[in-house]
Amino acid sequence: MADIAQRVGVSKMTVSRALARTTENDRAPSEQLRQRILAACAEMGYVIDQTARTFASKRSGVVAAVIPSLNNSNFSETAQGITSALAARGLQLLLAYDEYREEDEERLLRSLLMHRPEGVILTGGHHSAGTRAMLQAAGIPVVETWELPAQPIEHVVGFSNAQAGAALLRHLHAQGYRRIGFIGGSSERDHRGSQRREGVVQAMQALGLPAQRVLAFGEPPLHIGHGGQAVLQLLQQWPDTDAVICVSDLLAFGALTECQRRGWAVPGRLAIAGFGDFEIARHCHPRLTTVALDCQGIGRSAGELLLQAIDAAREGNRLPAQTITAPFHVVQRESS
Amino acid sequence: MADIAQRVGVSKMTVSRALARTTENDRAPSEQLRQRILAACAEMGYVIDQTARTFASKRSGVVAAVIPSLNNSNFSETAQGITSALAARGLQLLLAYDEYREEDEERLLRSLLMHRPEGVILTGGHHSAGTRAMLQAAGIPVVETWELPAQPIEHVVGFSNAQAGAALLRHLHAQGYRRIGFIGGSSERDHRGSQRREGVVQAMQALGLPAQRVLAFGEPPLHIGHGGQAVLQLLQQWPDTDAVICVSDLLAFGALTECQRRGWAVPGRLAIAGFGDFEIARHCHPRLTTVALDCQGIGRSAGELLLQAIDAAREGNRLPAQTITAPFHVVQRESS
DNA sequence: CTGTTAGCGCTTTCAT
DNA sequence: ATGAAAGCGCTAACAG
Repeated sequence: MADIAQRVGVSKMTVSRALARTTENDRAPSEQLRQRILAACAEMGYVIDQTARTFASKRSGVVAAVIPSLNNSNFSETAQGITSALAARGLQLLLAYDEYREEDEERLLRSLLMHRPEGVILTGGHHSAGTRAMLQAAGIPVVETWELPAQPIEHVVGFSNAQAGAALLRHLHAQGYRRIGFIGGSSERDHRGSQRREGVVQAMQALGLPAQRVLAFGEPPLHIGHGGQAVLQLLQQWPDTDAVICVSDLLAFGALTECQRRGWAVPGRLAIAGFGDFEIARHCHPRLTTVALDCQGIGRSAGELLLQAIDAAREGNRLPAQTITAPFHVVQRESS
Repeated sequence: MADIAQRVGVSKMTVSRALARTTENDRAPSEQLRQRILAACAEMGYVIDQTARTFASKRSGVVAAVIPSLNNSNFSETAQGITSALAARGLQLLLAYDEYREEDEERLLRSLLMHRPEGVILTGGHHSAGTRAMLQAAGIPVVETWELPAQPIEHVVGFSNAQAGAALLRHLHAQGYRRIGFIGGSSERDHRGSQRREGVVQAMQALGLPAQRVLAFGEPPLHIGHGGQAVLQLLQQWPDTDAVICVSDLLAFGALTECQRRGWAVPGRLAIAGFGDFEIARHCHPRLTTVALDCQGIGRSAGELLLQAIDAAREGNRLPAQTITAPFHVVQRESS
C-alpha cells in the first residue's frame, strides 16, 4: 500500500480510503484521484490484504455457515441463497460441511471462529453444549435454519419438518391411499428426517391409519441407491402397501426406478412421494409428488437477517431474536 | 492470549507455542504445561485469532478454489476431494463459485486473494490476462483442474475432454450407431463442454460419419430440463438420428425422460449417452451409458499437489510445474 | 479532502 | 525450555 501511495504521490491513508467503502466520518478522496489509485493498483497487481484490514478494523467481512453436505442440492441451494444475500453487501461466505456427522460440528465451528466471522449460520436446531458455549463466547449473531428449534440459540429461518411430513401424509390419504409406508434413515443423525417421520406417523394415527410401515434404512447421507433397496424391503415386509413417503426426493427417485425395473406400475402398484422438490422430482417420469421448499429463499432470508444483526452489532446494538417461518407446500404430481 | 498467559503464569510466547504446531527452531513447552494452557483456553472460551496469526506469520492456512457451480455434483465432489486432502494438514478451503460466468472469475479471485491464500485451485484452463496477472503477482502455487490447458499457469490435474468425447463417440460407433447427434450448451462459456463437442465431431469425421447433428442449446448451467427440450429439437431437425451424446448426464437424463413421455424406446428408437457418471446415471431406468470420471480423485490430487507446492514455498523453494492426467473411461449401460 | 500517529494480537527473532 | 522486543499491513481517531 505504501508503494502505491508513493507511486501516486499521496499518503497510505488516501490509498486506504480509496479502496475502502466510504464511512460517514471518513470520506473518500475525489473520484479522479480514486481512479488514479485504482489504476496504480491494477498496474502493480496489488490486492489489498484483507487479513491486515480485518486485524486493524476488527471486521472480517466474513460470515461462516455450516451445512450437512455439499452434495445435497437442497443445502447447496441454501448456500447459494446465503451467498447472494451477502454479496449485495460485499461479505464473504466461509462454508463448511460435516457430512451429517454432528460430532464434527464443534471442531468445524472452532476452526471457523478462528477466522473471526461477523456472524454464523447453522443448519438445524440440534447443537452441543460446546457449540452453544463457543457461540456465546464469540458474541456474534447466529441464525439457525431448516428447522424451528424449541430453544433457538438466537435467530431462526426454518419450517416445521413434522408439519410438512404430516401435510404430505394427509394429502396421500385424501387421494385415497390407506396402507402408507415411510422410508427414512436409520439413525438420529438426520434430525430433519426424524421430524418428518414423526409428523407422518402422528398424522397416520390422527387419521386412524395403522402406523407400522415405517422403515429406517441406511446411514445419512442417503443416496438414490438407498431408495431402491429400501422400497424392496418395505414391500417384502408389508406387501399390501399402496403408497410410500420417502424422506427425500433422492430416495423417492431410487424407489421409483427400482419399481420400474421390477415392472411395478407407479402409481398403480405403488404410489411414491418424496420431499424437497429436487430438480429430479420435476423431471423424472412419472414426476414425483413431493413437498416443495424454497431452499434458496431460506438461505437468502438467513443471510439478510444476519446482515441486519451484523449492522446492529457494528453500531453496538443487538437485533432482538427473530424467527422467520419459511413456506412449504405439497406438490401433486404423477407418482401418486 | 495475554489473559491466558497471566492466568497460567507464563508469558504470551509460551501460550503461543502451546497452541501452534511445533516448528524446528521453536520447540513446544512441556506436555504438562501445554495441557494446563489448553485447559485455561477451554475454561475462558478462548479461540486463537487466526487473523492475527496469519498477519504475523504470513501464513493464512487457507487454500482458495473456484468452481463453476455448487449445484453440479461433479464439482462439489471435486471440492470434497480438495477438502479431504487439505484437512489432513489442517488447511481450510475457501470456496467460490461463478455459475459459469467466467467474467466473474477475476472479481471472485480478487476477493479470494485478499484473504492471502497459500495456494489456488482453479477449474478449467481458460483464464483472462487479468486473472493470470493477479496470480503472478500473488506468487502462490496454482493448480488448474478438469482440463489439460495448452499453456498451463503452473500445475494441472485434468484430462482431455476432447479425447473423452471422442472415446464415447467411437464406443457408440462400435455398437453400430451411425446417425449420431450431440447436444451441448449454446455458448462458449462452458469450455469443457465445447472441448467434448469438438472431440465428438472430430471422431465422427475420422470415422466418416456425417457431423451435422450438433445442437447448441441453452446457456450454462444446463439443467435436466434443457435435455428434454434439446432432444425434441434434435429429432425434429434430424428425425433419423439413432443415438445422441449429451454434454452431461443431467442433459442425458432429461432427454431420456422426454423420450419416455413420448413413448420412444431408449435405446430402441434412440440411444442416449451422457457424461460424468453422475449418481443419477447409475440409477435411472434404463441406466445411462456415460463417461466416468474420478471427480473426488481430481480434487484430492489437486489438493495434495498444492500441499507439496505450499510446503516447498514455505521452505523458500518452488515445486517444478507438474501435470497429472486423471483417468476417464466409457461405461456401457442400458441406454445404448 | 488529506495526512499523522498509534496500535490491532499474534509470531519471529534473538537472547537467556 | 522460556522470555523480551520488534513489527507484520492496515485502519481508527484526530488534526488540519
